[in-house]
Amino acid sequence: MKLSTKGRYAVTAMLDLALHAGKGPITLAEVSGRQHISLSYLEQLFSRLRKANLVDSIRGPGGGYELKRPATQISIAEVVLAVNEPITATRCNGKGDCQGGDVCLSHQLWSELSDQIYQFLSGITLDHVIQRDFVQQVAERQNVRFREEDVIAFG
Amino acid sequence: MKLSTKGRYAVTAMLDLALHAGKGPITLAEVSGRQHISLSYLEQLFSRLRKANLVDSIRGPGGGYELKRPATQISIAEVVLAVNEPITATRCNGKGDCQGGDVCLSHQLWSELSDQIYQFLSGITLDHVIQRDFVQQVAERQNVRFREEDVIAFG
DNA sequence: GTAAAGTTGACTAAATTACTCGGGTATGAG
DNA sequence: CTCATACCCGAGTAATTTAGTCAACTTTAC
Repeated sequence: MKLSTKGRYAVTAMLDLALHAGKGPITLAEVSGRQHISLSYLEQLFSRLRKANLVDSIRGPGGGYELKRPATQISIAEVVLAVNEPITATRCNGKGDCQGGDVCLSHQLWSELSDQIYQFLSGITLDHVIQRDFVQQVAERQNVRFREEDVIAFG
Repeated sequence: MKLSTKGRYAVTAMLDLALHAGKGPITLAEVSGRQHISLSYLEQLFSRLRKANLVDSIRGPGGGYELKRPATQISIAEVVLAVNEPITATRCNGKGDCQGGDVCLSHQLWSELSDQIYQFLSGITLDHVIQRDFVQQVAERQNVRFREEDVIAFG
């Protein structure tokens, strides 16, 4: 699972669509104006989002984009995956030059951890985010004891 | 929260230290050999990890690095944060050129989501990962209903 | 003293990100 | 019909990050 500003742009744009759903197609020009993302860059991102079946495009005047599925059925994980090339998990990827045991173990461990992150982001939908009670929902699901000391500046 | 190959390298290296804890300092040369990460790159990463108080360094012959705290008390989030510059959350970061409401809302939503991801990774320690029952633990914590369809190729 | 290790900083190649430009193509409004 | 509006697409590119090299230096065990 890769998380960078690119994924953030994509999620932000999808949230914009979700926030303005039901009012007909949204043009990228509108999204660009509202979210301060360059139009051409949005075009690239939406090309991926369309190929991933996350949005429908309507061409011509009055056209634009809209969510292909309800916001309740699009996860953050899907959006991030759509725009990011996956991280290649290992260097010795199936080449079998992984002697020594330790190496492959570390790779395996990372892979399992990566699975968990993916599962986590799969459980959060665009709707969860715009409803914003997702904070409580996720906290409940996790039974997380919130440790203040852990919360330092991060992006 | 930023997740990239850089974070993966750092976590992998820390897992290597955790796996070989209790046998005295580990040299970066060993880690480099086992995990196939260049020595010089490891030096850069460990410079950050040391400044973040995640590892202790022992100089001179017989020296190396070891975890500053037990693996049960170092979270994945800490390791990732130590080596990554945080994603700047907004473009209009406090500059107040965020008129229109929608803009700031999207930024706010992303910020809250980012919080959740951070919280999630704060709940997973190096020890969880090397014990590998973290998969079950996390699943229990989340009460996640595992949807097969969601699990497609990712990195 | 000397060799083993960490420490630091400057430098660089490759990859990714973020963006521009210049054309297309479909289509609804007039 | 036609034309403006919007998506579509590919080439190119500057900035940034990633990943790594290199060289000099410090500390310390032997």
